[in-house]
Amino acid sequence: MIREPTFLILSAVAPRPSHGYGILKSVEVLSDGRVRLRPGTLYAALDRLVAEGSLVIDSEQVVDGRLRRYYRITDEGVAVLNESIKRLESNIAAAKVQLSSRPGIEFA
Amino acid sequence: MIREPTFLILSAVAPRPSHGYGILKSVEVLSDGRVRLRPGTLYAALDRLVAEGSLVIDSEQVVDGRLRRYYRITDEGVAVLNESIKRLESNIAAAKVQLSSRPGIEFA
DNA sequence: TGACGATACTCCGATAGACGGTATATAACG
DNA sequence: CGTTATATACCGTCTATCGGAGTATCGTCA
Repeated sequence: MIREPTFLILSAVAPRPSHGYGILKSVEVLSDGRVRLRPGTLYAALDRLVAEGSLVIDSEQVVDGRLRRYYRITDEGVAVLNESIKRLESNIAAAKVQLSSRPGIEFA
Repeated sequence: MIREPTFLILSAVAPRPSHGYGILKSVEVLSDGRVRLRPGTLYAALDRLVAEGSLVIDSEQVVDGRLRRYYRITDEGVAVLNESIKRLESNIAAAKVQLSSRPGIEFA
């Protein structure tokens, strides 16, 4: 099962090719500030997702003397994300049923 | 962030006190067979959740010469599960927005 | 009778993903 | 001129999970 940082990275890249630092900021926004990726987590995840075929390197640009490496999500990456969503939704539904069947209704 | 096996373990124990092996089977049912916990994962997670205060040992019984240790979810455990649900729902909603804003609509 | 599967817990080594931090470099801001 | 923002690279550590072996009882079925 895909973990939270990876889920958010794939989500961040989904609309259009993005570069590492841009993804870092997108993930922060997408998660309402809850997830602040460390550089180590980000670039390791990016390498892994490329190796797994969920992302590909789209292009490399030099902007203001700094390298920007753009990553693009693949059809496989989209499929991974969609399957992950379905699985999470199924788990959530199951958890809600379990919580609602508690005697002392702690579930709101 | 809580991981899938832990999420399902907390969900499994939510309705009523359950023992290790029963939780193992519940998790399999709750996840539609997708998650089959290894004993190592289960009992390590149980120990961890007790140490963290999400579960408590409810009772121990000997049934047919075999020990059964029952775990009960605490209010804190219910809170952890509810917060986890909210967070996952928020991530899913964000991912769906991202996927729907793709040019070539791969999101169904 | 004896093998097998289900029940039930214990223990251990390996792995992968994430954490936390440092390093390097440029540009912009005050 | 120091700090923050931009942007990537690298490294050691940690932790949950994986994968499997071990111990033991009970029921089934040939």
